Amino acid sequence: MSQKNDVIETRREKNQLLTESGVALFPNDFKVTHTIGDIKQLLENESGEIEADASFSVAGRIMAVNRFGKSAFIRFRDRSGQLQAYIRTDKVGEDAYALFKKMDIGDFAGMTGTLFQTKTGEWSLLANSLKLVAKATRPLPEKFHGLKDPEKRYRQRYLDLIMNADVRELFVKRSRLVQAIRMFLADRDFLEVETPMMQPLPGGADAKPFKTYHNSLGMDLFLRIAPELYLKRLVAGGFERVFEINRSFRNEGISTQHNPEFTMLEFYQAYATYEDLMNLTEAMFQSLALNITGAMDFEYQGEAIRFSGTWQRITLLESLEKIAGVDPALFNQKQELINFALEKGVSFGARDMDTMGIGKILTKIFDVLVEPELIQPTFITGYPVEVSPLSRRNRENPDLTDRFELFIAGREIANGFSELNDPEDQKNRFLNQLENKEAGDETPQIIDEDYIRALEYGMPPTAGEGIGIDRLAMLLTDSASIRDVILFPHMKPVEN
RNA sequence: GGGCCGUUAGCUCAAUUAGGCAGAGCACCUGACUCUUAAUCAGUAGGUUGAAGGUUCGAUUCCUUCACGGCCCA
Repeated sequence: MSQKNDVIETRREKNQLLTESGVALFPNDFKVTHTIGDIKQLLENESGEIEADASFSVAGRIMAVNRFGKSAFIRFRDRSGQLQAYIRTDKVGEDAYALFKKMDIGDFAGMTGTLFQTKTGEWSLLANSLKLVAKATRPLPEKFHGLKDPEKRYRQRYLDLIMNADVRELFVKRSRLVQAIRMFLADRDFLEVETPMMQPLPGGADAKPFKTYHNSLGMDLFLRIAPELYLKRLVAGGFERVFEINRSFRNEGISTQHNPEFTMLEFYQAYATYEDLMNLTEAMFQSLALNITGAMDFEYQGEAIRFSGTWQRITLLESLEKIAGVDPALFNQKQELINFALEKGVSFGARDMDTMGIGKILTKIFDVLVEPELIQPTFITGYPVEVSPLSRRNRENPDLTDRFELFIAGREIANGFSELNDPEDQKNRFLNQLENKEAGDETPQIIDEDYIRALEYGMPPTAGEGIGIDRLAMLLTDSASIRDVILFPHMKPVEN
């Protein structure tokens, strides 16, 4: 396990010496009076009037040291920023300076001192006392090139955060994004709730679940693939506006767009329709972009993305005709559709061609030929019932549903619809789904009867939506990979 | 699952033309230095070249398998 390393070995020996001479390596009695941010703010507001003897106790991680025999400059950092300190033997005393000489880059130091300006005019802390606050036994990566190896950055994110300021900044943005979503919805009277992540029946989406087992209940449980069915139970229960921001889990491939656990926002609003939600989504995304990127228009991976203005809304069929070049005459000709798709390079599994209905074929063609083209925010509406088992039927065309998906930068970002609240129709759709389920599937071949029962008690007309928070965070932080916006993306363990 | 690329000192990278003693910068260690900020100067040390096998007198380099990762595709 522990790899032999001279630097680490040297530091262990040093730790031993420090301990023997009575220095605590990990004390917890240093009291901080100011953060570096406090000091910077003070300097900005009243640098001319700082009292020469005003005392500041600051702690942080030492990031760089320049030694000059009996004095040294160090740069150290806390959560709010970085500051320079000047350590002089004649200020801190021989003993403290001797201790300081034994300290390393990466250690946490606590210093009390006054503020002064160096010859170059940089405000710095002149330490009157210095104390070791926490010892680092391992060396930090190099100060100039930092840590670049992506594998190490993902596996040891703490190192990534220590060394790469932009990474730290990115995750602050992600946190602010989630906070902003909460405020946006809370302002509109939505109630934040938490529903089961371990479910006896994984529902609300079409995906492979993770399976687990509860010992004392003696039953299988599944990590949820979506919170949808529980949130709608709550709408039936009288919480007319609810939302949840939390993890869902899908036991599928990992890629730059997929992590096995990912964060979803789902929200439900009674007496609203999918059209209301498109409006709401536009407003939400515009305010989020403004909040996080500072503008409604921004760049993603070299492409200009415009959140400002009204977003395009077109139906699935229109998009197939205009963007994929499908002749509308083919829309109800299954075999000719398949032929067209094959010609265009869309591939189907051999069995798929038999089991897929026209709705599935149309959406498959859409996925391959249209989706990548939708760079600017675009709502696609009018999804077939066949691929929308939880959506309300369109009044004019009962083969279609009142549903939209939102695409930005060639990716699906959101999915929303007027909810199906007719328990009988819902039950039949579940039954149809069951018939088409793959044999050998590990998911139970059972219908969520309690959800049907909830609908039978009556659920007000409602619209609901799910938004992939990781993908939204990618967009707003210009990240190419989902792993760059997840603190601890899943990786295979390495054997030593 | 497939294709391409990568894995060398704590970190960032060289060294593979056509196989011939594995190197640098920073970090570490020793010494000098009380205004540096990629500090400077002098010196020392640091390696199972991802793993296993093969070819060869000799492999970081060529071949095979495997592990992990990155990008692209499904």
